[in-house]
Amino acid sequence: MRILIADDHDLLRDTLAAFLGAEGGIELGSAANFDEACERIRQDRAYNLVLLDYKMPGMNGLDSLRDALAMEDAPRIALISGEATRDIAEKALEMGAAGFVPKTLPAKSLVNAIKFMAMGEQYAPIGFMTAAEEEDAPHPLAEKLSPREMQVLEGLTDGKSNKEIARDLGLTEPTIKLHMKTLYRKLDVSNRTQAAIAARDAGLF
Amino acid sequence: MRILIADDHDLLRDTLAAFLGAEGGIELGSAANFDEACERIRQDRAYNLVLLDYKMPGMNGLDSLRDALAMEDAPRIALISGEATRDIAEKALEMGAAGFVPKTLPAKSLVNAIKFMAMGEQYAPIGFMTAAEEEDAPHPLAEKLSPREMQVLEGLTDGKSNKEIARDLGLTEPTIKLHMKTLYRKLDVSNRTQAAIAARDAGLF
DNA sequence: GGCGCCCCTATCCGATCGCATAGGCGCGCC
DNA sequence: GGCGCGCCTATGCGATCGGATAGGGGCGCC
Repeated sequence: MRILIADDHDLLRDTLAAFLGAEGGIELGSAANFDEACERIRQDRAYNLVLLDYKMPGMNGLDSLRDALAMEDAPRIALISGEATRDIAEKALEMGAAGFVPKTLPAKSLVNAIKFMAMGEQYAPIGFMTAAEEEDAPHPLAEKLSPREMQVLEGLTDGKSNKEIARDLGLTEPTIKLHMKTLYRKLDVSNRTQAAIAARDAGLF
Repeated sequence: MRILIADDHDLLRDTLAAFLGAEGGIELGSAANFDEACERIRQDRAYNLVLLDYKMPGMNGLDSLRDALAMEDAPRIALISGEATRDIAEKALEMGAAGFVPKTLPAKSLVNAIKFMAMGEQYAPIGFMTAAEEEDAPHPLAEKLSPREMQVLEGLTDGKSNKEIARDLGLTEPTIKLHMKTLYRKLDVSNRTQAAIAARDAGLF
């Protein structure tokens, strides 16, 4: 079983070499940057699995992954990363990656995952993929809205009329209309229904 | 490595026995129903992994899984199923199962997954978990709405005006208004914004 | 002191909404 | 046949919305 690991951290390469070497029957190649990895792949097409660090010299995120996967006779390629998000992992898998491995994994699990992928399977850590669907984004919208606008938007998503919102907030109707206009501009929509949907999509309320 | 497989289909047990046996170093126990599986687990606590069929005699879905996991000195237990949904798989994993294996998997992948889990990892098929977030629920709302009403509702959730919806569907505005009124009644709401939110909450569009 | 931003109020107007009322056609069911 | 229901159209009207325009007060910042 031949595996290529491309990571600019010597420590990681050494650790993996030690663990995988102990398993026996595994031949490990290494590269310290993206270009070097590509070169090795081109020279030796017999790799069962290639591990690409998501952040290393020459590596341009998912674009580089796509490039690597597009090489002719491309081997199975997995991402390994210390900080990438669930979203990136999912995109990588959709793109055809053999898997996604966070560096937070215990060494033993990491080795198991690598062997699993080298056998032709697709791997991703369960907890990483299912948990934390959203809510990790700090609500890009919420930051742009003033407190009042948030209150008005909340009333809007409840399906209240301007008059009702005004009454609930102790304001007059024209004021609510003003906030509405501002909200439409900030949310880039043109009516209250679209605004309500946009708020919902952003995970608000 | 000792593995117990509990499934009432002899074929599956025989197939797995053949494949796993070919790997070497694997000792396979079997059970044809839930009670028998529990008994074997109690008699022999040395199993690295137990595979429970989601549907077999004595097996009461996730409740039985919970019971099995609650046994003292319980082994690692995974679900295997031919028809269970993503939702069930996720619940099983949250419950502490070692994994979830659909019977639709190729034999080789199935064997790999079993070995992976027996090594202490948690497994679930990637595609099965990420894809098909919803759409499996029969949409209690959708059943109550006529085709036309669904089309109108879709336009509504896009934030379109009655006039726009009418144009898109090749109808006149009064007709759209009529459908709106019917929609409000069926959705138990009183304006279009509430209707849009209700549709979103129901998982529509 | 200007400037920008948030917050509030007000008036006017055209477009739209929500609703009631009215009619017609087609289909399936008892 | 009568009945319900889905589907389409039409008219009218009050309420509401969306937008423009025009104020004023407060606050922080350069």
